[in-house]
Amino acid sequence: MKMPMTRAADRAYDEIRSLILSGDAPPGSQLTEEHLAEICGVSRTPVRDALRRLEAELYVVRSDSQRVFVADWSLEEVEEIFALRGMLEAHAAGRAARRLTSAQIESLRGFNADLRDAVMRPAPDVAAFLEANRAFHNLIIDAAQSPRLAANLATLVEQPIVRRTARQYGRDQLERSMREHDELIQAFASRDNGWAGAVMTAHIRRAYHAFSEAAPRLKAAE
Amino acid sequence: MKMPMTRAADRAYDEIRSLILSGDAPPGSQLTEEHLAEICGVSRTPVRDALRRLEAELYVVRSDSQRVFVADWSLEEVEEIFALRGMLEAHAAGRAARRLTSAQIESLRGFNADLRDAVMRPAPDVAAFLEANRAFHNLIIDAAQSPRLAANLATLVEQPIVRRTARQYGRDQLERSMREHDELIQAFASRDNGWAGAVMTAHIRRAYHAFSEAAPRLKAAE
DNA sequence: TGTGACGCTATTGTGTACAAACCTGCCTCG
DNA sequence: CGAGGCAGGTTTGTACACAATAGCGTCACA
Repeated sequence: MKMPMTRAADRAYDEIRSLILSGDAPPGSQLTEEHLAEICGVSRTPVRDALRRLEAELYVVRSDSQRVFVADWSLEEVEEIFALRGMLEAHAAGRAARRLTSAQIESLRGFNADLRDAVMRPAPDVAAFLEANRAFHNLIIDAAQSPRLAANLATLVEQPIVRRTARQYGRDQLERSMREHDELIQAFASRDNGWAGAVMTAHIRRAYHAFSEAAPRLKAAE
Repeated sequence: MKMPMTRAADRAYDEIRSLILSGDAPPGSQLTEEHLAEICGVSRTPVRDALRRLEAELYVVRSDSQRVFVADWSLEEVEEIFALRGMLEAHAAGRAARRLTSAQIESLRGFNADLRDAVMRPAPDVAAFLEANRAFHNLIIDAAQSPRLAANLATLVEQPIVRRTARQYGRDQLERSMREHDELIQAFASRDNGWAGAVMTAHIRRAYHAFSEAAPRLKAAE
């Protein structure tokens, strides 16, 4: 039995990405190839590779001349991201409604059960909620069977600031997400692509408003 | 006066990209780093860089293990690309309607004049048409002032197969494009973002149908 | 004291060497 | 005659050395 032996470039990608998502590398901070190479225990070459990918996904930006910084998104940009996500993910939901197998729909039910577990405990487990939510949305994107759509959405789904903000959500918001997922599953089960798309549009839009209410509280807490 | 001195990686990117767009590197053919390095007159390092970018934009795909091939798109994928472009570019047009300066609207008129020149000559100049069309659409995307939207559209706008198919278009199709651009300009001038978005949706959708009629003729000609 | 030039340092860009992985064709053995 | 495996060549992955460039502080001079 041999370990899958990931490439150094992939390990560097995962490592740097989680530095950004966790907030250890705060927005606006500079990332130098050498420093990252040291952290990841590899040479600069695979780090360069990883940074190119992270740049394409807009996790990092390059200054006018080639220095790399962690992306720092304004609230306006987050609004735009939600608008794009709404369009693309509604499209994905419509396609998925025509393509999901019944086994996949069963999986969606499973993810939503996990989500319920995370929400219903005395103190909601936000990390578990986010994980189940991620699995739910990714399965839909996958079922849409459009590599290009998936590539575009990949740059939109994981937003550090939204992730951090989610810890501020009240139980009511989390429960609403859960109910909206239930309705999506109904739309999928009846193969109604128009319904699925509309519910997804509303779901993302509502998520945006939850975010924009919570974000100022987060700012204030800093 | 010193030349801007582009980086080798950028030159390699442009070179490889035009190999793909021109058809010199046909869909499905393998691209090896060493061969490309030779063609571009640089070492493998900047070629790797360029290939990463082209991969992110889906001009090339990587096989299960890391060999690079020119992407070969099915007609279904092209349909999906037009669907995504329609959504995103309509969104861009809506944003642009609220942001275009009058100088920019004047530029759009200029591009459409170029387009008219290209169409109205005895034998329509398709290359000039495509160039003016590209400039027109890019200005709108730029005016939308959304880097993320621009990044997503960048992977959708230049499609080798569509480019080749355009040579099959009749004068009527080219004239319709021109008239639709005129209507877009009207919508922009009146700052009506709903109108602009709707016209753009129709424009892209009509372009898809022009493509899907011409594509079989292209296939037959091979 | 303000400003511009200079040089130092930090950082990225490129070339090259070598290692690892992979594909291919052939050869052996059942 | 087919399957498996074992070279050998091809291609990509990684490290490292050195070159080029941008940012920054300092110092001289007006």
